[in-house]
Amino acid sequence: MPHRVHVARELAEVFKLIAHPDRIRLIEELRNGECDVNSLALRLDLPPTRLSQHLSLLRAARIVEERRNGRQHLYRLAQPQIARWITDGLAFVEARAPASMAGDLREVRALWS
Amino acid sequence: MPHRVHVARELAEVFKLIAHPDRIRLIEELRNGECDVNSLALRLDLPPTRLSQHLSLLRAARIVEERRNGRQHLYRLAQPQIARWITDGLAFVEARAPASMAGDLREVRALWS
DNA sequence: GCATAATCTGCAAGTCTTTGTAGATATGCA
DNA sequence: TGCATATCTACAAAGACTTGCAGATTATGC
Repeated sequence: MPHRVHVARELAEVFKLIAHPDRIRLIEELRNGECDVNSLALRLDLPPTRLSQHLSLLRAARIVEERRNGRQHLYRLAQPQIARWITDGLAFVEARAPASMAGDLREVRALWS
Repeated sequence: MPHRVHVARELAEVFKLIAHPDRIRLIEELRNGECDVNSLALRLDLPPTRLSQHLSLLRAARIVEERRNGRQHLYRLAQPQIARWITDGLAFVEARAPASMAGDLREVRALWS
């Protein structure tokens, strides 16, 4: 029993780290490959500081990896399959979302794949 | 762009709902089929009130469904595939977990499949 | 009807998360 | 060196989540 509890705790940590709209978009954006903080901030339309804070969390959890090129910090997914796993979760959004979201879901599924 | 933001928000909600050790164990337990609150509380070693609160969240999000049989409330997964999707996330625990967890992970993977 | 069993809901305290602001660090270049 | 750029970290306020407890609800069987 303690095994299950321990593993469930770790797994919950991973879910918690992903459970933020900015971080989900961030991870899906990194699917397109390595990118620096400022470009990400522009693409996601978020304040760079906020993005940096998100990246710092994901970095600590080894969900993303960092490498420096001059004064830029380039980030990439440590395990690119995570992006796919996250979009697989859309199946469970469908069930609870109002029918009005079906169109958005189709569009986003196309973008994130 | 607003599509992505909207969908990311919904998806983050789903992640947030799952991001709790009790709720993860609960969902994996329901893989074994419909069960009432008290039995679940015993199997998971949690106070029934707490379990009921978790179930109430998952029910509102249509992750579980309820049916009554006398005074018992029987719960089941609305979409049983969610249990499998959750355990797929173990791949991303492995990367950040210390090597000492490898054994636990193997055991739990066997239990939850 | 009443006592009991199974579960739910509302509330309050403690804790954790998010986010902006301000200031710190590191790099490149004149 | 001195200044600009890119990013990071620290901190505090606001908000959200978790949990136990007390009391409400619903169903059963006498």
